[in-house]
Amino acid sequence: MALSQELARGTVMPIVLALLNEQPMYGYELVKTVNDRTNGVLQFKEGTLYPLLHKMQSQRLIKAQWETAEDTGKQRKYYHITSKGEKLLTESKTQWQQLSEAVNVLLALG
Amino acid sequence: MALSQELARGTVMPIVLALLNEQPMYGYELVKTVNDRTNGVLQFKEGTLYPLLHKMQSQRLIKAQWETAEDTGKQRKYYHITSKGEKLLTESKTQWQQLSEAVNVLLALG
DNA sequence: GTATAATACATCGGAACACGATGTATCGAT
DNA sequence: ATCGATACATCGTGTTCCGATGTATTATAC
Repeated sequence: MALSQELARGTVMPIVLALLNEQPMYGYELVKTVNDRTNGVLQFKEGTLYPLLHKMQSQRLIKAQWETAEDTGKQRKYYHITSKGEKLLTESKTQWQQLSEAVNVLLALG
Repeated sequence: MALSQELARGTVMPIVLALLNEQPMYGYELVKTVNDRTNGVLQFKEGTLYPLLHKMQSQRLIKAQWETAEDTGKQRKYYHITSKGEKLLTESKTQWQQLSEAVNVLLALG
């Protein structure tokens, strides 16, 4: 996860929900997007993401759909968020804000 | 940890370091202090904290000292931070800020 | 043209962390 | 005399994440 510590634990699912809330994406795309947007601070691993996507699918937070890329002809599994996933995303955002505030106070960061 | 999710994983050690950097404290006091200062958003559990304190002591991040409370006469194990702990605290704060920034971007929270 | 890197999916075992349950002991309040 | 709070502790379990490993295709480099 690039951060040497295990600080980022628990953030993966909320981040996946947030990205899929913007637009449907496939797994490999999620990995690259997170890496790009955070300048490598967060780096999803495939060994983390693929099992998580399957789990989220079984929990009906997301749905999957195979598509063939127009350019490359490769098979891609696109995921899109469900209404149940949207609800969890909203809750997760609130929880993250609460956690963030609490940790900032305790670490004396304002 | 009060937050229903496992979002707060990895924050316990940095928080302990930050509090002990203010002043020496004993375990039970750390539990109550975190609960108070975050209005219950974060709640350290004794089953989490005591083993962690032992581990941090073995890593020479903190040192322990038994003292007898003047008021109650109870035995309390006071922990204070070491210079090695201070260094880790500095790094942990930076890591937290990086993580916080990255997650805020991805969750579209500014 | 053939090797290598990138794309794109997947599984599995292990490690780290946090927690609930449980235990001991003391002290103050009811 | 009982109960809750204080104050320490251990241990097994569950969750999450990761590295290693595997398959297959496509684009790039030599």
